[in-house]
Amino acid sequence: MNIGEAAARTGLPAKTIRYYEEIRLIRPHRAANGYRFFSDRDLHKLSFLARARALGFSIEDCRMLLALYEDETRASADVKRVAEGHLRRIDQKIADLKSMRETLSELVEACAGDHRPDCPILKGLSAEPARMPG
Amino acid sequence: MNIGEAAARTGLPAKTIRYYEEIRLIRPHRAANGYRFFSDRDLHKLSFLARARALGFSIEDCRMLLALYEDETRASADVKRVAEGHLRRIDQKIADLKSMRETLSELVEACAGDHRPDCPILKGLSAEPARMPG
DNA sequence: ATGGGCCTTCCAGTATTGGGAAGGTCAAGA
DNA sequence: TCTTGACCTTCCCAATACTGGAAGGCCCAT
Repeated sequence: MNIGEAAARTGLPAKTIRYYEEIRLIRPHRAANGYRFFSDRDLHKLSFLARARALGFSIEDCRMLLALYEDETRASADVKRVAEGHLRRIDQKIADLKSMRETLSELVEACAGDHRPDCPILKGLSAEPARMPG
Repeated sequence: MNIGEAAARTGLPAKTIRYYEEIRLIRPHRAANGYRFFSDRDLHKLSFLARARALGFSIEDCRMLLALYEDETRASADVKRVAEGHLRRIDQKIADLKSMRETLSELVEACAGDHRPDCPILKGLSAEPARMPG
């Protein structure tokens, strides 16, 4: 199939599929007219990539996972290691965002949000960060 | 003070400070030799930027917040609106990450992580996403 | 004069696309 | 057969928010 159909079937934009070829995640064949030709196997790989990306894996993680996926002699431990590393990064990001959220929501709640210029949010951003006593 | 001292005092890399000048977030004066010269006011603005960035505000949000910071006649409602918008984006990101985390941790827990090739993680990435019954 | 540590500008790269221009190909209809 | 429109191609630029490095100027101390 051509790239348009591959895009429709995987949900990936054609642009993204071309990019994945450029960085050698996939290597579709070419028809005589120069059009990319995607086999069912290519389609499976694209779907795999779409799902891995949706779970937030980086392109390089995806490259590793795809290689493991295609290696019948892989050890599941190798896959698990990649996934656990990603899980830790996700947890770190969640923790960072929660910390930001907490600080920011305190400032937002303290702000009257009216016509007056006095604003705890701006005060909080311009002051030294509050430190826990002790 | 020169850029090195401004960097040391704000915790921002000199490169980042130059970038902030390039995109016109700050406009330090220049000494006769061409070196940037940072006033205390510039330093306050840099610290403000550092804190806003640490809370995850985008550069464009920072530009807006800085303008409000410098506008004595601002309405706190305008500041609050920017902050609330950011808070919503943070909540959305947290929700997305939690959703990823949940799916991924299920796969990781199901994976033996040994020398055998059988791997629920790869299966999960290659299969249609599970759908709730109903 | 020399050396080291500042400072300057400019160029290029990161990761992952998205947008769009300029042009080739194909299938269907008049 | 010609045209139209939907595909497809490559190439270049934009975005975010920096980060690295090269080449060279400035300043101070020895």
